[in-house]
Amino acid sequence: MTSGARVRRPSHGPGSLLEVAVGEFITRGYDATSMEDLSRAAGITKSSFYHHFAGKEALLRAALERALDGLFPILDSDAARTGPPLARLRHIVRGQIAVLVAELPYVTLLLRVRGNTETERWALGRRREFDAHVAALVREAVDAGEIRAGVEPALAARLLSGLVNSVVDWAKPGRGTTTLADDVARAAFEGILPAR
Amino acid sequence: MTSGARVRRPSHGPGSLLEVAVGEFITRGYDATSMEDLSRAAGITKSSFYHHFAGKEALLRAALERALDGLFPILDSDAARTGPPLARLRHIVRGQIAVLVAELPYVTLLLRVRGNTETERWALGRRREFDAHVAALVREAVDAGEIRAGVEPALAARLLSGLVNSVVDWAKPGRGTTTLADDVARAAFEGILPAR
DNA sequence: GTCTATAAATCGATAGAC
DNA sequence: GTCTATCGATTTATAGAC
Repeated sequence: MTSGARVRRPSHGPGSLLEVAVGEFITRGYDATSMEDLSRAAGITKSSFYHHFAGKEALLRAALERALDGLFPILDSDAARTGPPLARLRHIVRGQIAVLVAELPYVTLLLRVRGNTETERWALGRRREFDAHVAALVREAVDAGEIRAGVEPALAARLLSGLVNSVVDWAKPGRGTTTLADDVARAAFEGILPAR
Repeated sequence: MTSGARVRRPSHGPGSLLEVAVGEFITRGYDATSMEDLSRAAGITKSSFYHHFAGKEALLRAALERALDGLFPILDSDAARTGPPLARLRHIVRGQIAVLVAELPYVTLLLRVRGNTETERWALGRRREFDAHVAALVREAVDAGEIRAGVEPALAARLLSGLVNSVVDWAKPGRGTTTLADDVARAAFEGILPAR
């Protein structure tokens, strides 16, 4: 410690501040979190925080971009573009779980966005793109006869997204992701509570 | 119209105001909605709104109570307390979907609560009670050998809640509830996308 | 039961010194 | 890159007339 040392964390880059901010956004909710809250959590003043980010919405945008940049590449992989629709869906679901756990706070924030600001509407639009891609694939699988009769594609797609996304509500970062992805995929395709 | 008539809706009771408020809470988010927003949506002034409700949090509490008063009786019905665990679970899931659709805005609000205020923490606690009851029943079903081998009870319970609750994100009020309850229950127990 | 007016606190954001 | 100080708008809530 040199002279003039202060009670403060090692030193913040923009990435570190974003991490702190997203953590606060998740525990308090985006709207309920003030810039004062954020700067206190980061150990600097409000003004210093504004030196690194243009404002509250800029922080939200950066976080949402990170989540979307994790999710969309899943759709571009070979395993998601070639082969039988059902196998492609299984790969996408597993990929979603992996990204969801790896980028947990960012994806959590993305899934809570409601569309109040332009940034939020943009993120919502991107989410709908992703879901529409999955929904189209579900319809393909049903049309190809890979799915048992009586399954309504639109409903199945919504329930599938709901099931996968609900994992953010209890997932812990850095656990056995592969096992979790397997288990969730099995639950989606064979039932959460399959009878013997 | 008598003399002095104003451009205003028919006349509000507390129930009507709660309905308006919950609608605003859902579209804008609770924290992002101001008392000014609420009174404008109701067609009265802020002061008039305070005449009917002590404040913003009192509105939230009334809404959350309504949601919980719809959900908990599901657990008390005969069909939820007697018979094989798996059949009881099926009945509860169907009941959840029915209440969820019948009380859509109130349940939606309940599922978005994060625990910022005392009211929110109370509602979260009640939610956990409900989920714990379901989780215990899932474990019973697994222990009784009603479920195919390899299903982890704690995970299955979480995924089941996630699947059911995700319905609020796209459900429309006043549709064919029975059919929806059937479809969601089948997806939960036999798979969202069961292979042929 | 509704209104106008306003208090008291907090909000996001900026100016400018060091 | 951090700070103190502050602006202007907005927020929850109340006082008091009609």
